[in-house]
Amino acid sequence: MTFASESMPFELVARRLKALADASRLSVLRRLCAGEKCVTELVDETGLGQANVSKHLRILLGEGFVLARRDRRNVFYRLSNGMSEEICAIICRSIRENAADEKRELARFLNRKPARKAGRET
Amino acid sequence: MTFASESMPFELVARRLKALADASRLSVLRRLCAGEKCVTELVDETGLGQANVSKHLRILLGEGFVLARRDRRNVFYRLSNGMSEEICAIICRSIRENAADEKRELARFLNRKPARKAGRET
DNA sequence: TACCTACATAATCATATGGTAATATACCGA
DNA sequence: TCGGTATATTACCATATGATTATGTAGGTA
Repeated sequence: MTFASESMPFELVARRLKALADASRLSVLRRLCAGEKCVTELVDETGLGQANVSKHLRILLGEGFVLARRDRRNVFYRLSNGMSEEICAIICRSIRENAADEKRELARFLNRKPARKAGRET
Repeated sequence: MTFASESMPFELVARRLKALADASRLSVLRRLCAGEKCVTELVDETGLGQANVSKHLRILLGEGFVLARRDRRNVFYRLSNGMSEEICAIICRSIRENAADEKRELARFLNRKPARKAGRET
């Protein structure tokens, strides 16, 4: 029942994943982990342009990663749930594991006797 | 420690997420849930072009979602771990929840007395 | 060797995406 | 109402991405 399925088109899942798959948006989400923030704060903290931040927030809002509320002149955004954090945690873990794997491979390579003819060296 | 962080650049996380954020690649991964498959099988089952499938597989391989092994003329691909399934499960759940929310909203809207002046209707 | 199968790669094209500058809009205080 | 602040939207551009066709290449077989 994981992945997309009959009643859950791949397009829909892909669209939601795409909304998360951008460095700028991850950066925004990261700041929101610290709690609710208005657009100007996010602009200052991320260093991204204001129009840019607004556009990213709209995408995140549209895909349900954040919620917004207006307070006087400001619009405050916050994480709608733990979804984005959960996913990023999985990704980060997998990246670390891969790095560990490669490190092990390298160590194994370096530890073995020098090949009789230097092997490949690309 | 979730999300990207000092030692885990957003670009890296985004890149891995992007590899997952495509309907065709999700479709391929879905077939691989049933077990190892060679390229031709994936082409037949997904209906995608052969060159297309090869390219998608390379991306998935590069980001660690699948592993490959050669057997005679065929190259068999398989899921490298549960990562993609885990992530998709989270996304699917969130989509279902959102749908449920919207259904509830609609019901609430339909159940209340008709507004005195028809409200807005965009 | 010649040929076939399975897969990968390159070249190309149309479209999608992200960034920015300019502009519009909403809200608010003087 | 005027002006300023906060945010959203538009128009535009450069680049990235996905699909396809054609071609390359490795492996197997007659």
